[in-house]
Amino acid sequence: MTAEFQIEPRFRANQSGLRLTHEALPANPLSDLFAMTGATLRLARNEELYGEDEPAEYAYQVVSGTVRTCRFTADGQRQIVAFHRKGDVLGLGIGNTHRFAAEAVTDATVLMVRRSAVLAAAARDVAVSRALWEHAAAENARAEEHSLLLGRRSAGERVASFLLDSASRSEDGIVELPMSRQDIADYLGLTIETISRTLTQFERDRLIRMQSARRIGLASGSALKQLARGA
Amino acid sequence: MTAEFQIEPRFRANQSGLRLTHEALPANPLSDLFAMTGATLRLARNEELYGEDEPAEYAYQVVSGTVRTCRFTADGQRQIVAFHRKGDVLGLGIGNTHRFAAEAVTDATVLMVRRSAVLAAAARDVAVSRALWEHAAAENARAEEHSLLLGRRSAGERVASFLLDSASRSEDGIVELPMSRQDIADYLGLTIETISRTLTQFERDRLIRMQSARRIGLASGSALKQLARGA
DNA sequence: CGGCGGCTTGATCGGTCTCAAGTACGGTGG
DNA sequence: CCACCGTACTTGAGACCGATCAAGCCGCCG
Repeated sequence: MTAEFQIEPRFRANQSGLRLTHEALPANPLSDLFAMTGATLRLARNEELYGEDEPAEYAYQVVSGTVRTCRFTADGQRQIVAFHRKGDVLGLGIGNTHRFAAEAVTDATVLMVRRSAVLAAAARDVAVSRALWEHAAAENARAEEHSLLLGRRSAGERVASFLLDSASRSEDGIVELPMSRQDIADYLGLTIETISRTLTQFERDRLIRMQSARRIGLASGSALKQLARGA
Repeated sequence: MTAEFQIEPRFRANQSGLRLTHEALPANPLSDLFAMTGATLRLARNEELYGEDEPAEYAYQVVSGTVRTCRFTADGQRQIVAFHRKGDVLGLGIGNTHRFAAEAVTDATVLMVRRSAVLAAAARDVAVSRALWEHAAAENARAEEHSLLLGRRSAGERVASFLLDSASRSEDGIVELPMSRQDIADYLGLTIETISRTLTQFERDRLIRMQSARRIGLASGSALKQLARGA
């Protein structure tokens, strides 16, 4: 929640440059740009990466941890637009200001690159330009699916979808949730109590097994899928 | 924190240029491509332009009328993702199939161009490539605003936002709605009855004046804006 | 002028929110 | 290692908003 984040001391080129050895990020021109020219920035849990309507000088790629983009409404409610995980790029819209705030859900590490550098690279290199388009189109698809999820679907359907989406990133059937119930609620357009009750109900119905609040085993993926589809 | 989302996102990319006149479509490489190489296609009201999961061979630009993109859920509910009006381009996502169906809300005319031709032009010409990115980014902004609208906002807030968004396309304070109440309901994640009741309430509160069901005068734009923000 | 689709209005129901306690957990210091 | 604390999560009771079910009404086009 700090107002200003300090870029100066950490803002030196990441000259390790080549590949993070373990678990490489998918190779594409955009990721390459970050890997080669990005400066590393560390964020503490709940620290703000940038604020809403702030001039958009940099774009970011998540290296570790989870980042949320969100907006606050007049009446103080928070709505979460998206969660960004390893490899995800954020801050790359059109317009000169960020349309949402970005905050660290957990301690996180991101790479930062000047947006002008990205645009310059795109103007020079069609491959970068295409990667930029693909990134925007993928973001768009994600946003559209999210808006479909919020339009007239029950709490059960939303939570089931969320769990399945989270599960799609893990190998086994165990979902690690880096975010709080409040984060989930603000993402799904529900309240914290409803999230909690719905998960409890899922457990009663043997659809999931909660090893802890943030560690959930999917006992019946197919039943969840059915639920998510609005059966 | 001003009513940023009332600015029609696709107009942003156009702000450098002149004001849209009644006739002219915004001048940009993508529109040029449609204007020069597009074939004209006429659609009757409710006619399908393409279906969900259909191979995506063409992209389209609306010349006249209104087109909706939508999806049908397992339980038969329809959810409308977006309304597309004159100048809007649809069918240009990544992936080989259309992720939604597209149908004519009113009788409509569209231009169609092969997606492969668009991609080829983008690979050749950086200006086209950039236009493609800007289109995707603008669509993304629109989708994100839509998902924010659907997350935990009251019926009044949703309808007020919808009216203001519609009004942003007309000079005077008169909104012409090309779509039915059912269309609006499926777009806002509400029922047809709730739309109707909310509009009636707005009229009672002297926020709007319904000249007919599809022709609505905004009597107090500022009060509506306040409502839309979640006052 | 008659019929039909689209819109409005009314009564009731149900799901989710709200308010209010309780409980488990992770972290910290003794 | 344990006691403590604060935060996060769960659970309960009741209220409220929008959905549902059910008529009516309007306007449009034949």
